[in-house]
Amino acid sequence: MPMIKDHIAAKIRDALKKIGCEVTVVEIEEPVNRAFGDYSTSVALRLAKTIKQQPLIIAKKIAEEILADKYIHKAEAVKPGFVNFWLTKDYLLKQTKDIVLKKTEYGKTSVYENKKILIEFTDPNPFKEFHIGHLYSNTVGESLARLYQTLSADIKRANYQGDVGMHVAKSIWGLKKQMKEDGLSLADIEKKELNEKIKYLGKSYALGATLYETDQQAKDEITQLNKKIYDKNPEITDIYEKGRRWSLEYFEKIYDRLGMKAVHGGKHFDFYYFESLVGGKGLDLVKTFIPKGIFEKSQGAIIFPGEKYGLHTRVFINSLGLPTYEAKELGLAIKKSEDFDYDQSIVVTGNEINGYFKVLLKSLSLIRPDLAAKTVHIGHGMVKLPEGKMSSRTGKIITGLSLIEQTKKEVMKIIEKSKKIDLKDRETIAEKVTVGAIKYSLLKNGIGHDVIFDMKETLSLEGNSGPYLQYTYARCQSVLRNCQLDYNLNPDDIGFLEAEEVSLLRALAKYPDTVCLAGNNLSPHLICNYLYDLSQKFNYFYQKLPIIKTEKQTKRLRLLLTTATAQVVKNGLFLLGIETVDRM
RNA sequence: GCCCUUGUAGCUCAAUGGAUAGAGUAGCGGUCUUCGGAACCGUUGAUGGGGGUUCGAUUCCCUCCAAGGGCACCA
Repeated sequence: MPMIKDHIAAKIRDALKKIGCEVTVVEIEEPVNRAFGDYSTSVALRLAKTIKQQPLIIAKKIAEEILADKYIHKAEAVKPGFVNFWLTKDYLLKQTKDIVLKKTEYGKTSVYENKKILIEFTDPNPFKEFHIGHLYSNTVGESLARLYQTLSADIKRANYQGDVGMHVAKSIWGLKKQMKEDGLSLADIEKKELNEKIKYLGKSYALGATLYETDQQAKDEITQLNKKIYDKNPEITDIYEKGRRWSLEYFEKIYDRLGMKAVHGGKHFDFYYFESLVGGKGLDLVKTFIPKGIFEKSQGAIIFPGEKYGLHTRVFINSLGLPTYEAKELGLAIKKSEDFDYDQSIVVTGNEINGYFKVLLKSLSLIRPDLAAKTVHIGHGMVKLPEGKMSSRTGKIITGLSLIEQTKKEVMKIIEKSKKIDLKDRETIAEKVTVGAIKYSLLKNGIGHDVIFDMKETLSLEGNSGPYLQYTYARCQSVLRNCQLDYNLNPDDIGFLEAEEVSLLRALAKYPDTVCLAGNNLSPHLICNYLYDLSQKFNYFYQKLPIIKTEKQTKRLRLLLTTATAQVVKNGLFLLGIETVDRM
């Protein structure tokens, strides 16, 4: 069955053709108000001027045409020139049965078949904390990856990490100073728990970063240290390698908790890129394009004169001859294309570097126009605390792990009261609900805007939240636990449908369209909106109508609705990177 | 100063240029001898100001006001 919207759009094109109007795109809307049908279209209004006819007359002709379709049971032309139409009970039931048969496959389409897409996200830096900004990037990136996979794209995940650069110099400098003050050796720290090591690193970074700004001698030493790191000076090899390893191990543990699937050997991304490896490539690349006039020397540095293109100038190679983030990123772009012959390369980062990325893409378009054309940058909002922006320099941050632990505490409080859960299952359930609560609170808003991270809001497990959806699923499971579902439901046996049943049927049928829309617009929050709406409808239905204690045919239908709802909630939550639980 | 983004209910957010601007939360009032109350129902409450384009504007354009981010060797 073609997607119903496309199917009806084709019918409308036919109708328009008959009155001598050829159009390629017909927009089908989903009216919020139920009185305006399952779907509606305003093409008549849009075209009235061009074809010089009364909109209502065009609308009537369209309505006549689609009414003839077997999936439509009512179509009407109204007021200024809208056409509203309703799907048949037959279609809705067929679609719902389809959900139960296809299970996790329901919602999959071939929109991006044979498309290779590389998506870079998370990008935490070794030697620095993994804070809730990284958690956000990871959540968004993973969700987009899953969305595209559901649309049949060949997806590879990439993680780009800054293992060289000023922040590393600041950290190592701070680490050395800190160890000296505490009278600890590197071996002493190595003995600590991973979490403790990471905390120590975080403190070291804060120390280095603060003194870099306030102490000239520290600043000079850090700058020198930065050079040593690039040069792989043996003096610092040991401390560098250890610190880097601690961080990377720690990051993998977080990905695991967040529910990313391990791809190989405990690693969760297909490609890991390090600044230390792409830096040289970027450096060479920039140098070869100086003679061609793309980059220029200025005040001892190599810059890209962005003003020429209505942007701003940025330094690509600093006066010490080291590549800045900009040059490294150019090297990265080339490296990615060598590793994976992608059709599209998506880069997910914080939106504070939107301006910088424009400059970068401009420079890339002059060097490798083919790659620049295939690259999309998504700047997600910054995660802010109610008090303002986070800063790992001042230590005013919420780490990913502390957020998880704090949320989990709240979840546990509720679970401990529940008599439905065995003691041994508490831990796993709490973990899944916790991750669900956090991810959902990050994804339910549009990607571009900043997220004011209110702990109280995230910890709230009621209303429009991840746990609400997980609860809906568990509730369905509870009903279904001891009931056999009978698939042989004949539409003719279903007489009168209750309003609550109809609204559920309609909502269920809209899932595949929603997935496409969310994928095309890079908008996981559309999935959130949809799932919340579906769950509300189910819970209302549940409240009003008995499912099990009712006569045979009705029970069949209601069990089908319950099964289908559970399946769609599960499939949708998967797209958000959230797992379901049978009991909670 | 220049560039970008954002102003919707007390707060946090929705609304492919469509019809009566939706939710959550907070407040107030209800639902429970029923399949899971992390639930359900009702109620109070909003498009920053001013122009313009359009049959129709929260959405597009201009302007003013306000907030945030970026603007040369950090990422």
